[in-house]
Amino acid sequence: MSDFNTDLPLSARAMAARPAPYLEGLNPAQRQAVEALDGPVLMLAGAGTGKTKALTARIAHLLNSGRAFPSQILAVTFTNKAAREMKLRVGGYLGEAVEGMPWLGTFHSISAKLLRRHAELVGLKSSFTILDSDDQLRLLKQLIAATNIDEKRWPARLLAGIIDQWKNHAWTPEQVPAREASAFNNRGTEIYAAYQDRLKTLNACDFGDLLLHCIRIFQVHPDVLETYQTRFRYILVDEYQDTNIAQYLWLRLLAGGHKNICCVGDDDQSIYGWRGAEVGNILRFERDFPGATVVRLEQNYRSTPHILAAAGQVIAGNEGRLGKTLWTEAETGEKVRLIGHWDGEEEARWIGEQIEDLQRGTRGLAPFALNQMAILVRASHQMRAFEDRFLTIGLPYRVIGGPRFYERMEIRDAMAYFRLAVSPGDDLAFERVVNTPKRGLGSETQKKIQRIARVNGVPLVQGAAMAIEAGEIKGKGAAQLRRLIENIARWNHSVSGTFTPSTVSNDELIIDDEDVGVAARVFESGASAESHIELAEQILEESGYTEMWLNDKTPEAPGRLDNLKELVKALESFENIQGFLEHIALVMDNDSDGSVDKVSIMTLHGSKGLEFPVVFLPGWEDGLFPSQRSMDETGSKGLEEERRLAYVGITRAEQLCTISFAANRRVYGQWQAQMPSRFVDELPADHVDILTPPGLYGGGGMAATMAQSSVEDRAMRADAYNSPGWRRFQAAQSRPAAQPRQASKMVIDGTALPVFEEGARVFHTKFGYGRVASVDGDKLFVEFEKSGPRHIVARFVVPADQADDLPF
DNA sequence: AACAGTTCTTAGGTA
DNA sequence: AAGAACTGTT
Repeated sequence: MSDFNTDLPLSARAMAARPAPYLEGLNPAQRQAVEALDGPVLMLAGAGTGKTKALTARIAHLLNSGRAFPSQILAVTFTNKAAREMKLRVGGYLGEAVEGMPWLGTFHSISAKLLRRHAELVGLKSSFTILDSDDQLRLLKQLIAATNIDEKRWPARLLAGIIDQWKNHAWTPEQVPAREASAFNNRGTEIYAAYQDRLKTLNACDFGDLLLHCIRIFQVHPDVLETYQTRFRYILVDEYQDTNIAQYLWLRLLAGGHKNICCVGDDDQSIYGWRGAEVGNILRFERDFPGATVVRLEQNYRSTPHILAAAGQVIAGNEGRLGKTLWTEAETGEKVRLIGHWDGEEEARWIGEQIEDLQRGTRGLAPFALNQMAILVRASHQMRAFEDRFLTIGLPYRVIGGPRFYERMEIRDAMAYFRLAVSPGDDLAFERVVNTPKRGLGSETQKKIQRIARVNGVPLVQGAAMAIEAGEIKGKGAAQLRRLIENIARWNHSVSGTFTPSTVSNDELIIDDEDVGVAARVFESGASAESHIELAEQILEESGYTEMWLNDKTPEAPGRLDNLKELVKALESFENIQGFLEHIALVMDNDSDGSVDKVSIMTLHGSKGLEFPVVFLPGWEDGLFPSQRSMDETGSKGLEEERRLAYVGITRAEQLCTISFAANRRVYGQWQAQMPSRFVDELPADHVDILTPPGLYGGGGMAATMAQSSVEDRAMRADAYNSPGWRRFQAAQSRPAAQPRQASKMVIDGTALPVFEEGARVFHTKFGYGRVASVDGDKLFVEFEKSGPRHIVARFVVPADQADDLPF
């Protein structure tokens, strides 16, 4: 643990050169948060209150005051983007002298780093691979198949989700509580245990394991824990409201000694409950860490008063908050704008026009660049309408947080080849690409290979070789398979040759002595003229993978080839392939070029931490936002989380925030009448402008009604939209006009649904006639005459006597 | 084993 | 509506 020697000159120099530039321009609260260095600190930082500024200033202060060297600060974020930004800003405070903070990163990347050092303590080798969700799913499918469970009724996806949640709670298979025993057809824990065994055999772990293994190591080996408790003299955690139980335990163990832990967060922005985040962590902080200093950052530097008021009113509907009141010195500015549209397409059209207007600088506001505008949607499928429209009118846009670069099929395939080159025994990689490109090795052949490998207790490649020798695989397939096996062996040899230990330029991969030691053990250096980049190209070439896409005539093929080129290019910043594999598994996200002027389209979740002068929030309709699923799953808890999402959305806006909803939207390919979101009702009338879109055709919709009611009386309008009755009225208004437009397809009516009572005879398009056995809200339990008893959502059935009226 | 055509499922967010 | 999963045919 040689952290001390290298860093010393830095802080000395920084201290002498600049007294404390990072303290300048901090408000009193921020300053308090920065200067309370010792002991537990909770920084409750509302949206736009200069949280990152305070956090980075705190790091600078720790370094500058001589309390810690860069390597003695553990700073944890959730996203790589946040980690990168913090690095950049800390560097900015202290000048280039900062070599970087080796322990600033995401929970996952830091855990991976720790785990590589101590892998053997949990029965792994330090060269373990990190599974992506594809691998994980494939593995689970195999395990499910081995248990005689019907995979249709119990899909691997579901199990993956369950295991994920268990890991979020830091439960090993033995620790899963008894009340969970019924999970996955009573076999959940059993398969979970089998899965963990399998991972160990494969020398692999999934994302959750990165943390769990670390926790386990800390718990079982107090000496190791103590090493790190001593090393990390100060701990900082960003977005604390998003931590799950495993992360909480991880932190508590590491902070256990000195308790110099500073957690930053905002309970009002906790939006990841669905993936295991525990708001309770932040609500409980003062009990977990007695004597904690609690600092509230409430002065907002981002948004206008109207925007803050709207956000504040909405979030006030939640209970159990720690409570903050944002205030600002900013000028009044524009009110939040609210507008309803006929349908989703029109909403997209209108927003497109607005963006063009704002770009030109109408409305008395200064012109905005496209980069300054964003559309934040609840669900990613909403993005489509905007993409379609913007393509039509030629408006440049960028989708943020779509499928990540490394999640694309071609990248995963290429990565699987690289993984095979690095470790030929990587069975999951082998399975992925044995028959990609097509080598005439179908499922039957693959089963043979698996059987032989299992019987002999060897990896699949070796099993494949044995299968050929034993004459179990013949003909074309055998020849192709033989070539693949030879290729893998040769690539593997080359990989060893291209490894050259030296300083890595990329700061994600700072290699200290220990790391080099590990790497050197894994890769004996040998002479080879090839660079790892040439090797990568060679692998893609010789495997036939590039050729496969060259011969592919689908429109996506060129794009995929481009991606492969990009992948190879990305290798340039690494010294070797295996370092690259680590990076891509954990760190790489596709930050598309921010230099080009484009409108951003992203999900509300993806927008957290960002800000834009102009923000559009479309699709505020009940069922979509708040999402029905969220409310179904966790009831009022879910609704509160949705409300926080609304709060996050509104507070992204600096100057202009526009909320909209549509009366009709296509859901699962079917038109549905929509009701404005209940959050629309929660907006404060005094801070909202209701817009009437010019040229809204038809005139029967709710927008037209708003126009008519625009009759001089603002209060009346406000009152109108602010009452629950208003939205019913509007929904009702829009309906008659909806039918003719979609003459062939019936618009399923939101409010005029027949109310079903027990015993009623009903008809369903697919299941035929049946009798309602019980009613639970809009869910019916129907005993169908032909297809037996089923749970059905009421809107899918009609009274039996109306069966003829169905248009399908 | 590969392909084409068909049916079924899916449409919350993510490291 | 779109993609995945499945079926039957060559």
